[in-house]
Amino acid sequence: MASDLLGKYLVRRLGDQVLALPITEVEAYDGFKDLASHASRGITERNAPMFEGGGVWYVYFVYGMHHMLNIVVGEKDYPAAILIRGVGDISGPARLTSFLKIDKSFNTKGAKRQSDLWIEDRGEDLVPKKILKTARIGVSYAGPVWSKKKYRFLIREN
DNA sequence: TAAGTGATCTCT
DNA sequence: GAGATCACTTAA
Repeated sequence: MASDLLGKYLVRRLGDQVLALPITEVEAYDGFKDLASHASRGITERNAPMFEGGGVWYVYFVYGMHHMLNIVVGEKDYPAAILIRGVGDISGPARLTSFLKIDKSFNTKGAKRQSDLWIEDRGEDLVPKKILKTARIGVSYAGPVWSKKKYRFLIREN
């Protein structure tokens, strides 16, 4: 479940520093039928990481300037990933990758400490979190059905 | 609201 | 190889 990521921490090691920021916003891209997903037309060189099974990063470059960070989920050969759109006070998937210096060097890498970018469940959220569900952002190309699926999840209002 | 920017995808 | 598109951001 994509919303399970909300409240977990995205941890980034940058040299001596380790930054841990709570995940506040995500979007799910699920399977071949999801017309908003890069994998809806099958495997390509770019989306191949989505087919590798859970636990690896899928990082790609769009609009000539922005990197997007996804964590691959699901079984091998079934394309599914969760786009991390917000952490801490940073909102927007490209701002997040810019701030944490995440680029394609993480693509296909395991989300483990050794890769200097991973996810931790710190179980600190004692307060029940309010999860909002909305349609995904920037996917109007996906047609009337899939562009409206409520696959975007976020904590806290505003 | 539109420009910026370049990788990638889908045809020829 | 060419043309279109794009899971966005910023400045106006």
